[in-house]
Amino acid sequence: MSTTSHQAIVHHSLFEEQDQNMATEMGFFSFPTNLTFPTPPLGCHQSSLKAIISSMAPNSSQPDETLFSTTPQRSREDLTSCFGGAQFLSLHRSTLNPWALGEVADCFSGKRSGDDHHLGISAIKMKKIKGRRKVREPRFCFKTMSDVDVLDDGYKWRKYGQKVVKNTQHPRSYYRCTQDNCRVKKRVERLADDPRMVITTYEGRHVHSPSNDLEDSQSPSQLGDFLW
DNA sequence: CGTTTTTGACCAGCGC
DNA sequence: GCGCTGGTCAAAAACG
Repeated sequence: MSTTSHQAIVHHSLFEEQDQNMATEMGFFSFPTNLTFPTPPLGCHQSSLKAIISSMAPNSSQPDETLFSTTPQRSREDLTSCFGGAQFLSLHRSTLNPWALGEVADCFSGKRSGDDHHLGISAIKMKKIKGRRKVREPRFCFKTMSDVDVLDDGYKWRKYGQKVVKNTQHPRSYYRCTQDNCRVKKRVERLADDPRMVITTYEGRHVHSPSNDLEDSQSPSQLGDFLW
């Protein structure tokens, strides 16, 4: 591959303090902040990324609210192994799917002050969002230190827009899954404070398996595990 | 020549 | 109502 350097993934979490116990009970999980990959063997990052996404993917029959939940077969141990034995921390997940404009950027921008830095979004903003904005497709995002903007997650994407967002010098790119009838989108942007960090946000659920790897298509029996 | 990317225009949501 | 902003559209350009 190229000279990409993938060093870390930080999972974005979306909880108000009072939501966390509930999230824990429901079996959601998150990654520790500042989690660093071990020295990656060839393709380690990309396969890990796929594992993360796949592990987060619920069975297609499950409701949106369980997007981040693990299945019994795909527990946090699976993810732990992806990260060379790193332990996962607290369970963070909003059940209300309140993502909306700008939260991701705010989450990662470091603009927030005070003691909620391990939460993905400020509680204040969450409260403003709740009950006001329409429910959107399930989303999750993560931050990766990478030279390349678009990470290989096993799916094919087509860029449909690019926008310079306020207070950032790097444009945000908008991608759609190229698969017919699949409405999954993702946004890719670089962190204003640290341009080495790429923020990738997925929205929606794939209705198909990853398409660009032979090994994926060669194991149709596992296909259901990859559905979003 | 088909597919993908670029990019300005347009639209909708939100705050004031 | 108005202006700002983010998200999407779509025509043109670029690419393979």
